[in-house]
Amino acid sequence: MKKKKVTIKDVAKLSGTSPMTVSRVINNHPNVSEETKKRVLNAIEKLGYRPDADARAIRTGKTNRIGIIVSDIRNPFYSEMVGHIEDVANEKKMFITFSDTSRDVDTEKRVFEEMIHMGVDALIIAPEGFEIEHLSRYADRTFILSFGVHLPDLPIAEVWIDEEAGARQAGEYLKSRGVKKVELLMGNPRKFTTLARISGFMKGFGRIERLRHFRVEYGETYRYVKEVEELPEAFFCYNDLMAAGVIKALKEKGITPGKDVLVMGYDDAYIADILELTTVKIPIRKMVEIAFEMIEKNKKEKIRVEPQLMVRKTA
Amino acid sequence: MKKKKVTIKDVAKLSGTSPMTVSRVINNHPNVSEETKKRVLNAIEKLGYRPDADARAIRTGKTNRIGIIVSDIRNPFYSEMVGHIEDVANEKKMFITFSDTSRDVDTEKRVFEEMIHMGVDALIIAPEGFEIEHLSRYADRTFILSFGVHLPDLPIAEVWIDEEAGARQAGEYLKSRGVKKVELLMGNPRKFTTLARISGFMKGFGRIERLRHFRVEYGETYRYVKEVEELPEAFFCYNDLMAAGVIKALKEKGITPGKDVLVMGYDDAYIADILELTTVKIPIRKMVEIAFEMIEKNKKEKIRVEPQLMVRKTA
DNA sequence: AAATGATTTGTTATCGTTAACAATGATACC
DNA sequence: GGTATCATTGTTAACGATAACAAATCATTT
Repeated sequence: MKKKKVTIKDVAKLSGTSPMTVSRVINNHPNVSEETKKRVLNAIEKLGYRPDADARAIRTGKTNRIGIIVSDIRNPFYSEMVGHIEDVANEKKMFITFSDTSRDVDTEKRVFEEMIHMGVDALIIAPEGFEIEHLSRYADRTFILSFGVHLPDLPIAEVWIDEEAGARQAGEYLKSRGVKKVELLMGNPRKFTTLARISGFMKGFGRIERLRHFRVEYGETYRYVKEVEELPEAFFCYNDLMAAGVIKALKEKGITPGKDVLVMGYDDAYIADILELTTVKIPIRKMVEIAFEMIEKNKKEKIRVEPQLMVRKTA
Repeated sequence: MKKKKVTIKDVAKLSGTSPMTVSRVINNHPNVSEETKKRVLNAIEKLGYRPDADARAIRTGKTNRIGIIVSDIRNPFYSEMVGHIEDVANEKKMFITFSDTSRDVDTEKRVFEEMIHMGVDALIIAPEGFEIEHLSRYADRTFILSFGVHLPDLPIAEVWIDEEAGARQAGEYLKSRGVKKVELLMGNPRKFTTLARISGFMKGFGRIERLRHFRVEYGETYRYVKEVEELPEAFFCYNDLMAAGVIKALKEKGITPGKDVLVMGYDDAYIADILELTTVKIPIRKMVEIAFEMIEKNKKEKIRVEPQLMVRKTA
C-alpha cells in the first residue's frame, strides 16, 4: 500500500557513491567535486529523495521544529500570533508543532512536557496557568520563550507585553473623556495578565465602579450586559471579543456604543476594526520578529513591548 | 548548558534491567513481571525519562503526528477548523504539525511536499490551489485528507462540503425574499470552491446582476462597497469576513443592512453571530469528527456534508 | 620522481528506540 | 526425573542520517 521510503542509500547506489557523499551534497558541504555532485543530484531528482527529518533530528539534535502552545486558537489574538509566526517559519523553512490547550491547565501542563520531550528547537508559549516550578524544571532543556506574559523570576526568554502601561492608557483616556463610572469586564482573576490590566487601568483612571470576571468568550459578556440593570458610563473589557459581546447586547437594548455608553476592548484584533472598537493595540508582528531574533541568537533576554491606544468610534 | 538527554539505557541501568525491558514497560507489553515493571517505573520517575518521539518514529514508522495545511489561519473558518482538530488530537495525544501558506500556491506546494517527507501519519489539507497531478504523486505515501474541497478524480480521502447545495439554499432564500437584483462578491475565480458557490447560487436564484472577485479579506469588500455607486438589493458574499466589510461600508453610507440592502455571508464564523449576519453554516465540528474516524480506520472515502442556512438579521 | 599537502571519497560507529530472535528460568505433565 | 511449555528477560541488528576518522586521489613543490 504505502510506497517504501527512498533513503540516502538508494541515492548512493544509483549515483555510484557512498551515503556519506550524498549526505555531504544535501548539506552543501564544500568538498564535493562538481562532477559527483551533479551525479548525486540527478539521482536524488530521479528517485524523488528527501532527507528524513526524524533521522536527522536524532543524529544532530536539531529538529527544525518550533513548538507553539496557546490557550485558544479561535481567539483572534492567538490566530494572529500563530499566523505571524508561520510567516517567519516559512521563510526559514522550519516546521511548527502546534498545540491548543483550550484553556485547560492540565492539558497545558501535559503538552508542555510532551513538547519538550518530543524535541523542538524552541518552544514559544503564551502561558495561561503555568505554575512556576513546573516551567523552570525544563528551562535548561530547550529554548523557551514566553510570548506576552512577564515572569520575572523565571530563567526563560520573553517578549512581554507591558499590560500595566497598556491598560493605564485606556484608563487615562476614559478619564479624559469625562467618564466617572466604569465597569471592568475581565478574564480569569488568577492570570497575571488580568491582574496587570486591572491595576494598570486603575492607575490611569482611579476608582472603579464595578469589576467582574468572565470566561474569555464573546457570549459571556453578551449575556451579562443583556441582563444587567444598571449600566455604567463606560465598559473596559479584557479583550475585543468580550467587547464585541457588550456591543451587541447594548445595541439590542437600543443603546448606542460610543454615545450613550463607551466601550473599550483590548488586543486590536481585526474585529476591533470591523466594529469600530476603541481598543489597545498589542504589536504582535513586532513581537514575533523580536522572538525569532532571540531564538536565532539564543539570547535569553526579557524584552518589553508597549501597547498603544487605538481610538475609533466606540469610545 | 543544555541538560543531556535521559535515554532508555539510563533507565535500564538504574533499574538493573535491559533497554528492551524498559521499552516493553513503556509500551505496555504484556509479558513483564509486576515486580520489574515497578522497578522500571520507579527509575523512569526518578530520572524524569520520556521516550524520544523521533527515535520511535524512525524505528516504527509511526510518527504520532498529524499535518495540517491551511491557507490562512487568521480566517475564522480555519481557526475554527484547527481548533476542533486540536481538541480531538489532544484526546488522542497526537501532535499537530501546522502550516499556513498565506494563500501562496508555491508555498502550498512546498510545505505539502515537506510535510509528506518529514513524516506524518495523516495529512489534512484545505487545498487552495493544489494542482491535481502534484497531489496524486504522493497519494500513496501518506493518508491524505482533503478538508472541504471535492476533488473527484483524486484517490484521496475527503470530507467535502457540498458548496453547490449550500449556495443554492442562499439563492433560494434571497429569491423567496423577493429580491430581484443581487450582486455576488466572490473569491479567487480559479478556486473550485468559488465556482461551486457561484453556480449553486444561480441554481437557486436565477440570473445574477453582477459578479466580482476579490481577495478573501475583509478590507477588500469594504473598500469596494464604500466606493461603488449603484447598490443592488442584496449582496451574497464568499464568506463572513467579506460580508463584514460590506456591512461596515453600508453602515457608513447610512444604509441599514437587512432593511435597505440585504447581506449574506458564508461559513458561519463567530463574527456572523456578532454581526447578526444571515449566512450559510458549514458544520466544521462534525467534519472534523468524520475526518478522524476515517483517519483511524484508514478509510479512503469521500464523505459529503451539507451546509445549512442560518437566518439572522442582515437578510 | 619522490615528497608534501590539499582535496575528494569512503568506513565505522552512533543517535534512541524497537523487532526478531535467543536465552533463561519457572511450571507442569507424564 | 526428564522434557515440554510458558512466561520473562536479554542480545543483536536495524531504522536513516551524520560525525569523526581513514583512505584514496590529485595537484604542487623540490
